[in-house]
Amino acid sequence: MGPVPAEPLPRVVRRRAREEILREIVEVARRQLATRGAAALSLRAVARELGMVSSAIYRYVPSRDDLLTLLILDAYNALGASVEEAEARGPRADPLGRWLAICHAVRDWALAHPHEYALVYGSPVPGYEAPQTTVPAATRVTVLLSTLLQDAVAADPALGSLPGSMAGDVAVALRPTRPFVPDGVPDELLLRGLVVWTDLFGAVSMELFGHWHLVVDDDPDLRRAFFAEAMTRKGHQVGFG
Amino acid sequence: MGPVPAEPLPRVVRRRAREEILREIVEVARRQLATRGAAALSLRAVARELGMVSSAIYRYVPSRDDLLTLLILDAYNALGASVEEAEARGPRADPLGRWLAICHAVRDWALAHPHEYALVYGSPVPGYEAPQTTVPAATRVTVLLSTLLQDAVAADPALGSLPGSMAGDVAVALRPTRPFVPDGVPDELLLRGLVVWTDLFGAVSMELFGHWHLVVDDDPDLRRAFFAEAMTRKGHQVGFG
DNA sequence: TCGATGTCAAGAGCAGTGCTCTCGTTTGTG
DNA sequence: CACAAACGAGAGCACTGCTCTTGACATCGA
Repeated sequence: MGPVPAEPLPRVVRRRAREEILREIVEVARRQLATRGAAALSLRAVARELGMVSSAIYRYVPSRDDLLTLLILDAYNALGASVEEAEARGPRADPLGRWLAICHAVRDWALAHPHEYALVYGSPVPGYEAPQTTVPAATRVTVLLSTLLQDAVAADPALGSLPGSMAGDVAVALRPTRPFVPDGVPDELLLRGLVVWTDLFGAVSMELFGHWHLVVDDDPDLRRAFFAEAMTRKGHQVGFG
Repeated sequence: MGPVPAEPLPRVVRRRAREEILREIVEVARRQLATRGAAALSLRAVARELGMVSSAIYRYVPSRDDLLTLLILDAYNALGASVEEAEARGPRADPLGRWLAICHAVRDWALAHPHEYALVYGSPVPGYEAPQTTVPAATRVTVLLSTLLQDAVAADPALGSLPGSMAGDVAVALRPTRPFVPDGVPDELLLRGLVVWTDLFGAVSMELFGHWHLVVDDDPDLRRAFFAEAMTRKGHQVGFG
């Protein structure tokens, strides 16, 4: 994302003012994103709303893309916090319940913040490459699922010794996740977890991006019921409950 | 999408020239979309490449959004044709094989045409409402899956009398699809089909939009193997094979 | 206290965008 | 041939991201 234009020496007062204004900029940008979408986010509009001139924004944000990166970080963290909180509410010894809590938390947050969700899980902005700094925020939900798998193994040792029926290269394919997943989770269970993780976000995306039109009834309660049914089955397929 | 600016009386020669130029416009736009993405699509750039002035474009396309709609139609049809062709290549009496052919055709097309795929299955452009005219093109893959379900029932009557274990409102939720799905397909099988349909596009989207980073190995063969494994399992879960 | 230094907002300006309107010219038809 | 529809060209509006320069101000060191 490139360094902030003029890296200030830590003169305390200036620095505080700087951070304060930067926070305001991100806040206004976040509101504009939430209401009119990412494509309609304009640095000039943000500047106007803050009563400054457009060029002044560039003292705080190097470019529009960098502002979007800040918003992406915000979105990942907001989603992650929301899901973590929902998952922590239920009893720990109920893997299926925790899985469903995660699913509904993701979906509820997405429905409540469609533009933010689209910014993160929709088409990547062209030419945009997410900087490494977003990784920790982006993986919060994944981490939650990882510990859920581990806890499920602890609760039901049979899950810890699942026979792996997959081809050898599939086990290789999911090796990048290994540093983040406890060793007690066998490949077979890890694969199941990754698949339903993909399914979860796939389902939310399909619904949010309008592909349930003429497929699943428009009624919010029915949509929730359909989603719940699908995710419950997926939970069973993993081995929860 | 609104009527074309000046609805021409069917003077034959003019009409042919009109259609010819319109086709050129869409073709150039499609190329620009494929190379630089939807956001970088510019009416002025299209006009430049065609050697006309920007305002002349508006004689053929009412607005940028309408041009995008034409491209969406193109994308749906290209994907649909590609998938139909791949599915028709294998033996009809092999539901699992046909399912996998569909899956890989969708994924292969998406990987080969990422920007077109993103235009259609990524975040919807803000404020954009897909006109009804896109429905037939958009549902080609879905129709394919629908007849696949029917054929699977014909081949294995047990699929035609699956006990429905879902809640009653779930059956109601998927009623909008009923006009397009043969009656021989029971609710339970229809539900399974819809779920894996969602899973399929979810998986492709997650991969294409960069969310397999640090999750599934970057190697193309490994990614294909992972995808194949996941989709094969889903085929079995539906009841194929 | 005074001056140097660094930080900042403001303004002008560039190149680009979608889109509209007008103004001649071309083209095909009755 | 005359007329009207269709068309290309151009100017122009309001907007965008971004850069550069200018002048004001605060902060710090001597």
